[in-house]
Amino acid sequence: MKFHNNKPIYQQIGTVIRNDIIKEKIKSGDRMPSIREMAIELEVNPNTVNRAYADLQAEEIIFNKRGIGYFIHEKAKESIMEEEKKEFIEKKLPAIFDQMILLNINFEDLQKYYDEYKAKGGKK
Amino acid sequence: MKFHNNKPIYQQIGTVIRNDIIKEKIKSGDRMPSIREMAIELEVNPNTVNRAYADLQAEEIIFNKRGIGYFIHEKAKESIMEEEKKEFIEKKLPAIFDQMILLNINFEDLQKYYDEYKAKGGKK
Amino acid sequence: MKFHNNKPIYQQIGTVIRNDIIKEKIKSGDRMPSIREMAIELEVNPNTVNRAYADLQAEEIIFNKRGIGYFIHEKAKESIMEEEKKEFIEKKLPAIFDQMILLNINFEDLQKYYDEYKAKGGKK
Amino acid sequence: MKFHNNKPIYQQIGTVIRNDIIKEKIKSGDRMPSIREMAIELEVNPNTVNRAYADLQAEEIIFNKRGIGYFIHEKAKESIMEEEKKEFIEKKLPAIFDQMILLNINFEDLQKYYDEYKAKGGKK
DNA sequence: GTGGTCTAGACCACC
DNA sequence: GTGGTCTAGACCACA
Repeated sequence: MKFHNNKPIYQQIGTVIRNDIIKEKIKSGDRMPSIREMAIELEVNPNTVNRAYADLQAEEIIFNKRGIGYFIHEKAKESIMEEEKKEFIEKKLPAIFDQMILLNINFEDLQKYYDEYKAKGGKK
Repeated sequence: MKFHNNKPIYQQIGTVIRNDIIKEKIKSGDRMPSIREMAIELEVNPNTVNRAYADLQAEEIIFNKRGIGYFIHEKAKESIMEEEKKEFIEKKLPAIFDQMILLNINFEDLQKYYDEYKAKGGKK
Repeated sequence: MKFHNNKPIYQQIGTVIRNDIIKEKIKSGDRMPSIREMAIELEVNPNTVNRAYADLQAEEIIFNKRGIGYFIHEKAKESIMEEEKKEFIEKKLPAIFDQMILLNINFEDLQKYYDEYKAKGGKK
Repeated sequence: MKFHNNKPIYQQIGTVIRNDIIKEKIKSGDRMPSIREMAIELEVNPNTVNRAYADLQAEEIIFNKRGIGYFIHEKAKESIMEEEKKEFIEKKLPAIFDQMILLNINFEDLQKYYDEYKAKGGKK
């Protein structure tokens, strides 16, 4: 897997996993690949996967059964979506709107870009 | 001046200057404060300001007259706005739209948040 | 390593590396010595090497893998040669020819100097 | 007058004067503009012109009559040409030839570029 | 281990 | 006065 270089890899891994949960590629109760498996698959240092898992555990998205592995929490999807929605509305959107003002972009323009986006296929 | 901790100071300085140019607080042809003056004002090491200025010079936003100081380029405002607009439309917006889909937020919701944002005063 | 005094050290380091790439002493995909290793080898401050590497990265000659080190880009050699050839033909040669006219040196003279150069061994 | 930023202005002034002498725009015995006049004409600090003149004086290209001004030396043109020719042949040409080898440019190519240069007008 | 940032302080060339 | 470079040393995040 290719990672970009402007964010820590362990965060990028976390994001991928969170997105997979939202998209229901992986679901509550599923067992995560072991740290080593994941490390090999992603061509990444196991420490890095470890850190990604640790963070997800701290967010109560996954949990660890000693000697067995990591599993997806009940309600993982719901709590991720709630968390990210909050972040999105309270942090990202205001920043976007601030920049729109600075760049002289109004809401009609935004609508136009949204239409273009949908036309082009939207979800990649 | 207070800087937040998740971005390098020299980048934050660059951003402030770029925004000041967009807002026309400083204009084409103006002389920038000298590196040392700026360093004192921002309570920062001169090297840090130096790096911020060097980056802006590489972006052709400011230029240097030997032994005299840094000056704002002709067209600085235009080129900054063009650059940032491009970044905004090609990078940030698609990411936002992607996330909207993921989080099940539709355009009507976006409109609603925008109205709230405007009501609250918009520009901080 | 000895540096001359009329150019910044970090630029001289960059030039040495670029030439090593052209001469294929180092090749695409190779890992560069770490900043600290290089600093010790060149008897120079790590910050200086850092700056040299940063510039090469900006030119897309080397790139960074987080926590691992710097590596030579694919196409590094090609892009360097293209770039330098352009510089040579569009900037240096015309300056040389201008000066030849000023100094009353014609092309036959140039040929003579070239022959002498080859006779003396050419490449140092 | 516009100066480029990669060489000290006082050196650029010196070069212009030397070239004017070679081109016989100014000749042996002529009086140079006073430092102040020159500074105003070039939109430059008088100190800068002063330094340029000082260097030319050290090279025995101009000399100073106290209270009267600076004058072009006898033999100024000859000595400049001799000096620059030496520099050109011993320093610049070998560097050019070195780079040609590195960039895989042979003498036939050089000939071709020279022909193109002459075709395009040569002396600017 | 890796690189990135920042500080403090020095020295220098230039205007 | 201006900026540019370099050093020494520190601290941090990341793999």
